[in-house]
Amino acid sequence: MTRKRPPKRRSGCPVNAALEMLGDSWSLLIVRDLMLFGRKTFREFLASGEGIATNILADRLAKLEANGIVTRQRDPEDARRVRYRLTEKGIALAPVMLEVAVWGATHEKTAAPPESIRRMKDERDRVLTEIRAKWEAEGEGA
Amino acid sequence: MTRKRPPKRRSGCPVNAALEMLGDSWSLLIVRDLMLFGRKTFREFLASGEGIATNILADRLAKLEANGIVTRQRDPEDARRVRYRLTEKGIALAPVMLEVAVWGATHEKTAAPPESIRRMKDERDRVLTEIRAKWEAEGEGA
DNA sequence: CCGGATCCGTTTCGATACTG
DNA sequence: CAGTATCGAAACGGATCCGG
Repeated sequence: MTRKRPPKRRSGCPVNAALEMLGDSWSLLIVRDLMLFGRKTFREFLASGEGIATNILADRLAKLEANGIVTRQRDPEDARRVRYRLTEKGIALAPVMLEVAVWGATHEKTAAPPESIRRMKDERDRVLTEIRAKWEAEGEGA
Repeated sequence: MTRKRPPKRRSGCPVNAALEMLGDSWSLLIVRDLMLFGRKTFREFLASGEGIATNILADRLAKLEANGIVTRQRDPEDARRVRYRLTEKGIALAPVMLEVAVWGATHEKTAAPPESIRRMKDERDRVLTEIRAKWEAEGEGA
C-alpha cells in the first residue's frame, strides 16, 4: 500500500509554468551550453566545468526534448555522435539567459569577461540578434 | 563511516552563479510574490496557489535572506507578524522575472492576462521602472 | 492566530561502474 | 560516444507540534 504523493499543483502563472521546466540547477546550464558556448554533444556538456553526472545529464536532455526545448539527432557522418540543438522555443530563452548572466555577473563573484557582460547590458538587442543569427546559421547544416 | 558527498563544483560562469541560488522550483516564485503580487508575509506566500510546505518555505526564505535577496523584520504594530522585503539585489531580478514571465506566457498554457504580458514585451522599460517605483514606495513605510 | 521547527516516509539526486 | 544500472545520500513534502 504505497501511498502516492499528490501531483504538484499547477497555477496558471507563467512564471510557475516556466519553472516547471527550468526550475532546477541543470536544465538552464545545458541551454546555456547550447546557446552561448556552441556545445552540441553529450560529451561536451559533460566537460562543461560544472561536473554534471551522466545519468542526470541524460535525464535532463530527455526532459528538455520532451518539453520541446531541444531536438536530438544522430550525426549522419558519424553514427556514434548525437547532436543536440535548440528549438525555436529553446532559442526564445535567450533574453532570459542574458538577464540571468547579467544579474549573476553584477551581484556575484564570477569569472565572466567584463566586456561581454557590458555588451549584454548596453547592446542588449544587438547581442540577442547575434545569438539568433548564429543559431540559424548552425541550423543550415542540419 | 558515512561517506559525504563532495561539495558542488563551482564554475566562474555568471549563469551558474545565479543558479546556485535560484535553481530550484520555489525561490523564484517567492521573489515573484514579493515583486509582482505584493505579498509580504509567510502566510501570504503559503497561500500563493502553488502549495509550498511550511518547512520548505521557511528554508527558502532563510536561504534568500542569507544570500542577500530578501530582508526579514517583525512588524512593529503586530509582533506576531513578520514582513519580508526584497533588497536592492532582489529587486534587480526584475528583468529576469519579466523575461521568464514572457517566455512562459508565450510558450506554455497560462492564465496570465494577455494585456499584462503584452506590456512586458512592448513597454519593457516602463514596466521595469514601475516595478522599481512601487518597491521604493513600499520601502518608505518600513 | 503567526511563523516556523520537528518528525518521518517518499522521491530525487548524484557518483561510479558498466553497457551497446 | 552516449548513455543505463545501482545504490547510498540528500532533498522534498505532509502532518503535527511549539513558542510567542
